[in-house]
Amino acid sequence: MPELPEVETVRRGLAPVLVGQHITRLTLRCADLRRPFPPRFAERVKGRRVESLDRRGKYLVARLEGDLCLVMHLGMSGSFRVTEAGARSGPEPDRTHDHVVLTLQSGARIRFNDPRRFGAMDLVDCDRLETEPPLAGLGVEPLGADLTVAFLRGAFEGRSSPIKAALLDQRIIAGLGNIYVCEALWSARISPLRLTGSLVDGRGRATAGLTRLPEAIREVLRAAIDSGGSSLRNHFRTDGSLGTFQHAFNVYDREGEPCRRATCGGNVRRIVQSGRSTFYCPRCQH
DNA sequence: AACACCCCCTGTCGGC
DNA sequence: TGCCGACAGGGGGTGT
Repeated sequence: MPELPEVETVRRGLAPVLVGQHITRLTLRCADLRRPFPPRFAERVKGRRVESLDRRGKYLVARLEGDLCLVMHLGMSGSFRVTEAGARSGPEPDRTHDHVVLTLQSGARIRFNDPRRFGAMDLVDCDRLETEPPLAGLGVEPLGADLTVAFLRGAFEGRSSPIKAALLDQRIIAGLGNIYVCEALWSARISPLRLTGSLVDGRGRATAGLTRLPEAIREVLRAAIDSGGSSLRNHFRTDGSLGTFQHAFNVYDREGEPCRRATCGGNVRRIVQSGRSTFYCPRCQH
């Protein structure tokens, strides 16, 4: 599910409720998620104040008092639901899949819901955040200053994986997933089958397609964040409402439908690459 | 290095 | 209606 825009939407929803608050209780309602919970998870978190809530790739990082970071991943089906202090209504409780419940000093409650349990929660010393799992080795932030044509040229030159696979590789760029890779490649008019090495010419210069790629990635991510992300099956905003970017897809989940590029006239095709669906327009993506 | 598979787990949807 | 397979936004592991 959640790629960078969805995780960023969640971060923006949680931050006003969470930051500055003391966590008065953490309740676990299942044995584990994708990985076991950290040892003594509840007691290590209890009583600490949340100093900030940041995002790194698809991870949320809550910096807790005492230089302890709570690192969270939504996996495929994870979501957070917030019930404000004293609220009479709010997102419906789900006894089956609300796996972690945080209670704050304000009285607000934050429930982590994850039917498939592909999500994860870890505790890491803040000073080792970038050098220890799960964040160690993550690539550049696509909305930061590091994602440039020169960076991609260096990352791609001499390699020969399809560009689709390279953009999904979190060690190169952190935060892109299946949807936004498809959308960004359409926007940059690059075929997902294109080999990375072929995006750099014989003299080591970026091709026209590669030159378009960083801005294409940024634009699709920014637009998706502005729409509150994409909602395919799951609610993911913290108030239970849906993102709307799925209505703006140009290729994703549009197999057989006309390409949205004016004057193209092609039709969106679905193929499978490394076991996952790729959607693209064979007529205008080269 | 980079494939092609597996797996984790649950829910939903389409076809028969 | 029910059953069954395919598939789903992620990540990690194997073996070739």
